[in-house]
Amino acid sequence: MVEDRRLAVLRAIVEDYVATEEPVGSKALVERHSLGVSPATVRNDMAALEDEGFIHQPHTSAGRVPTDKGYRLFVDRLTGVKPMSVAERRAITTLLDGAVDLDDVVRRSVRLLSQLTRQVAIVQYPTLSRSTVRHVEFVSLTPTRVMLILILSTGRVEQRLVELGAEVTDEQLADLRARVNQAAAGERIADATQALGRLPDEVAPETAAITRDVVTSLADAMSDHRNDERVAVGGAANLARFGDNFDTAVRPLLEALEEHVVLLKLLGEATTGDSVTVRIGHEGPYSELSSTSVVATGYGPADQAFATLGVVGPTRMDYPGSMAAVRAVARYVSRILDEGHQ
Amino acid sequence: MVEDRRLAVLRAIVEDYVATEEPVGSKALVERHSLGVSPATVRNDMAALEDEGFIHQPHTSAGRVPTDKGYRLFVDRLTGVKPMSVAERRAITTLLDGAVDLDDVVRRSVRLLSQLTRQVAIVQYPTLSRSTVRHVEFVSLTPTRVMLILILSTGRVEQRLVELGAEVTDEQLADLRARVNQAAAGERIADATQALGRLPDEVAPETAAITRDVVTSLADAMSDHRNDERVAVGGAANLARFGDNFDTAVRPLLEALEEHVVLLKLLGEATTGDSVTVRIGHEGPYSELSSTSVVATGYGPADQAFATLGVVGPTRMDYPGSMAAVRAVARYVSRILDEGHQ
DNA sequence: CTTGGCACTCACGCTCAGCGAGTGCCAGTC
DNA sequence: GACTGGCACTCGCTGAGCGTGAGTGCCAAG
Repeated sequence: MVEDRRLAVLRAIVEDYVATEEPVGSKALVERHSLGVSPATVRNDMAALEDEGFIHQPHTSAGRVPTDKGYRLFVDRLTGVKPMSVAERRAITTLLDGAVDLDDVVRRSVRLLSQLTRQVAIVQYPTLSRSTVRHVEFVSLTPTRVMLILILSTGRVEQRLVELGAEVTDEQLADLRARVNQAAAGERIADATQALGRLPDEVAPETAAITRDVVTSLADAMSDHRNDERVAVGGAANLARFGDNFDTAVRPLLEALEEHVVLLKLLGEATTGDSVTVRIGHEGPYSELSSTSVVATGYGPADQAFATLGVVGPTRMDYPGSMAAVRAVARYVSRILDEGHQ
Repeated sequence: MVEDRRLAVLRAIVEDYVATEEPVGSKALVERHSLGVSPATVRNDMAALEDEGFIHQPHTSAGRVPTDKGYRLFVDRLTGVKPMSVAERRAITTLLDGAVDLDDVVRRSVRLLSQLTRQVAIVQYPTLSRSTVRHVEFVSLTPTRVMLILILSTGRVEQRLVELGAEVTDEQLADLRARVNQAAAGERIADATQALGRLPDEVAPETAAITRDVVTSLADAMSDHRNDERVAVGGAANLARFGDNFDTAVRPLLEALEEHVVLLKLLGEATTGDSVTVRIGHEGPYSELSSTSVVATGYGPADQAFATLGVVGPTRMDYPGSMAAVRAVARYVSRILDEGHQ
């Protein structure tokens, strides 16, 4: 009973603080929420909550502010994921349906997410490792130069220019194209690399060298994990609304946004499986970012999450709303990747 | 004589103000620069410069600050382009030489430019319009679905999935591939589009419909100017050093960085030909950005500039250094594009 | 034209008092 | 035992007042 009310008080404090950005006092609380008790009672509850470390007083004679621990409890037990409005759902579908390729999907997602949450959005490009090879194309530029085009199931295209040690005829190239595709098409990256590795031994001796060049280059393209480290960032302008503490909050975050590796760590650590995960303030790996929270989730076809997206904002953020937006966008993007490129 | 000294005073004011970020007074000036005259004389010069609108006093009893007009004079007549150090040149070459494709070139350039100038760097992706078609590839996915891959001279690859109204055989496809490439390869976008437009009338009647589908899709891909509107931005963390006036300077710029269209306008208006152009404060098209300057230049193979890059920073920035960095990076990127993809 | 001198201005930083939101505690009530 | 009204107390915020000093403009002399 009493315990329940205390939690209600905590929830009210979090909600009010997020809304007003100012320490919230007992009187304001009972006015804005119908708690059914007097300010004095709320004060008692607040004292208890403070003892337990859920809230904190910036100074005597000020209202209370949630601590990271308080936010944690709020996120874990006091709130569900806020349902998205119809308008928001429609915005998601219409915007994302218009995407023409993988890059476009990522760019649109980032934009969408930052607009929905009014926070900084981060979307990791889908990693290559779990995708499969759809097709390999050969374009002969000169007799000794071939451009390889590797098309993956995610819609990603890698290209490599190969300098061959010897001239190659169109027939040899056509043969090679057929063999390579037979070996690799439909296979996962790892399997395709293996299968391709056996090719040079299977072809006619005079084309073995050329085949080896091509296979090497393809293996390189497939193992190219540059994309793993690529992320798109959007909504940095929302940092402007951080208001105070430019130096302690905005600057470090701005710096982090430049370092994609840092972002990936931030997203990665926050993500387990495909459920929405929240990392609050000091819970994260970077002490400079102790006043920012991360709301992230994995996404990808079916239940094999193979990339991560999320938002970064002040600990004082709208968790239910952000979680809802992150989840909704992740789901929709997953579906698009699923449909477009199975 | 006197006129010369006045300009020397202006130059000294600009340099000191850029270095210290504080209004500079007459006494400090004669101490830091060997002007060979007394503070009183400098004061007279300052009064004259103020009358002419080159400098400005924030308030009585404060030092002087250059006006936009003052910076303009400084840039136009009082400074050359600072030569790059050997270390800087080496940094440019080694970093950019490691780039593997067009995207990578752009990303590296942005990073490089922001590090060299400690400002926000902006690099526009090379536009399609002046590039030529290198090759068109066809990949049959199902009997009625073909993926088109358009490879341009800039190294850019566009892909399009085409749903055909009817089934197509491999022979038809091979024939189409040959015809399309013969018509388009080596041609500029505009010419290629025209040549392709005539194709449906030249092929066998039964493949005319399919040809039309393909040609339409290719024309779409070629006229797709999405890339024209793409820019890469880097070094936003440098905004942190803007110091004061977060709301008046940083916030609007942060917002502008999100709007790539705005950035393009910013860069575009600042650029004529392939010489480095400087746009100072209010000279730009956006009044919100009246305390930021743009240093930009066109770049591209030979003398046909076909994209723009530059930096954006506070009007109080190191113009000679920025101009040097922008010019050096632009030249080097142009050379890379030239070599890699003629 | 330059210079030293001098009176003047005014932003900045400091202190200090008054205000008021908010608290903790206590005695009384249900 | 839990809740409530009352009350004294705390302390950050605000604004006024004041001294300081950097920097100026002007003037008379070199």
